[in-house]
Amino acid sequence: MITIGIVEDNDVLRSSMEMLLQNNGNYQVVFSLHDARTILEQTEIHMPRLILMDIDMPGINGIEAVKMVKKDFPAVDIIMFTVFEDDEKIFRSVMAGASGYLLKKIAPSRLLEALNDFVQGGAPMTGSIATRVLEMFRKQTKQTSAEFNLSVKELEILTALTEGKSYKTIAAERFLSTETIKSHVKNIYVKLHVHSKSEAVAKAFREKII
Amino acid sequence: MITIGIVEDNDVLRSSMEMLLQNNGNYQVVFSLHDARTILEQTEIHMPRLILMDIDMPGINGIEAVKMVKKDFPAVDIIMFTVFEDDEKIFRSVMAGASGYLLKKIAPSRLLEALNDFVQGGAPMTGSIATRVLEMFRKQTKQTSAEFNLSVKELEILTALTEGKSYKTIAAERFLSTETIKSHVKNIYVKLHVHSKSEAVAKAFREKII
DNA sequence: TTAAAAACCCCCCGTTTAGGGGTTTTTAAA
DNA sequence: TTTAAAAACCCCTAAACGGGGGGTTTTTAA
Repeated sequence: MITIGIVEDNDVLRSSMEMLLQNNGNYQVVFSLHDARTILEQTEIHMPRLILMDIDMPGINGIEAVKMVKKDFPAVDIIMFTVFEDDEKIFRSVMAGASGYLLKKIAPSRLLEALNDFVQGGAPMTGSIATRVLEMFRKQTKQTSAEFNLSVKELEILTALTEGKSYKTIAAERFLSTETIKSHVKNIYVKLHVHSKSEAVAKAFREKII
Repeated sequence: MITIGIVEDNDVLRSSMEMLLQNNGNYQVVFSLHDARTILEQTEIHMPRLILMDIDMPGINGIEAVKMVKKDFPAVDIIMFTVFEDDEKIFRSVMAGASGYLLKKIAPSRLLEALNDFVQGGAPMTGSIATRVLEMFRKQTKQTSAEFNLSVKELEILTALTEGKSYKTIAAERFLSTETIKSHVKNIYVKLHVHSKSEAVAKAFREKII
C-alpha cells in the first residue's frame, strides 16, 4: 500500500485523482490539499511515500512547496502534476528537488502506470518531458569547445590565473621567473583573443576550458 | 512503417532484436550491423528513422558512432541499447547526441513499448535512466548559491568585469567617475572575499553569480 | 521620522599588468 | 639531423589596479 499526498487547487480534478488512486487499491491518499499552506504539517503527520504536486496554486506555488518539503523531509518523493510544459518550469522543479514531472493531459490510466513505474524505481516523467530534460542537459553541458590550442603549460597557468594568483605567485610556485610567466600569459592572450587577466579568466569559464 | 537500423555485436541478440521488430509489423529493419564501421554508408543508403546502438563493440564504440552519425545525419534519432547503466556512459551518450537510452535487461515487450513511445514523441529511456539523468542534471546545475548580498550596482559592475572591461571603460559607459567604480569594486571584493579582478570573475562564475 | 545602506566622489602610493622589444635552451617531430 | 615549436629568460614603459585613507548625497526600510 503506497501512501500518497495530493496538492491541487482544482477541486474537481483533485476529487477525480483521489478516486482514481483509491479505487486502484495500491494507493492510499493520506492527504489531499487545496493549497500548499499546510503542506509541512500534513507531511509530518502522514509521511506519504510520495506527493503529487500542482504548480499553479493560490498562496505558495508548487515549486516553492517542493523546496520546503524537500528541505525538511528529503525522503519524500514529489512528482509535479501540471499543465505547464515549458522548460523554465521543468527546470525549476527539478532544481527544487522534484523526482518526477507529469503533465495533466495524461490519460488517467497512464497516470497510474507512470506512478507505478515510478514506485518501482522507474520512469518519473512523461516522455515529452524526458526529451526536454535531455535537451536541457545537453545544452547546459556543451562540449569542451575548441581548445584554442593552448599548450599544457599555458593551460596550467590559465588555471592559476582563475585562482586569482599573480605572476609572481605563479612563478614562485614553480620556481620560474615572473618574466617566464608573463610571456606565457602573453601567448595565452593572443590565443584567446583577450587583453587582460579577467577577460582570460572569463573566457576560460565561458568556453569551459577550465 | 518505421525504418530502423541495428548496430549490435552480439549476433544472437541482434537476430532476436530483428525478429522482434520485424514481427511487430510496425518496424522495418533496414540494416543490422555487427559493428559500426560501415554505419555512415548504411545510414546514407537506408536513412532509417532511428538506430538502436550498442555501446561496447569491436572497432568503433557506440558513443563515437553516435557522434559520427549525428554529425552527418542529425535528423536520425539514435537510441542506445546497452548493458551499461553508469552515469559516465549515459552522460557521454547524451552529449554525443543520443535521443534515448535503454537497458538490455528490459523485457522484449517493454522494448517495443519504449520504442513506440519514443516514436510518438515520448519516453526515450528506461525509468531508472531517467532518474539518473535528473540527478546528473540537478548536480550539474546546482543552486544559484548565496547571493553574497551584492547590490544591483555591484552585480552590474561585476558583470562588466567578467567582460574584461577596465574601470575606465565601465565608468565611461555609465557616465561615472572611475573612482566611483573603484569604490564599488572594493566593496565587491570585501563581499566576495577576493582581492583582484580575476579572482572576482572566477568566483562569479564558480558560484554562478553571473 | 530616522537610521542604515547604497551610491556617489576624491587623493595617494606602491604594485601589478599589458604590450613592446628581444635571446637562449629544451623538446619533439620530420 | 635538421627544424620548429614550446618553454624559459630578460628589459622597458605606460597604464591599470589594489589598498589605504577621506568624504557627501540619495534610497530604502524600519
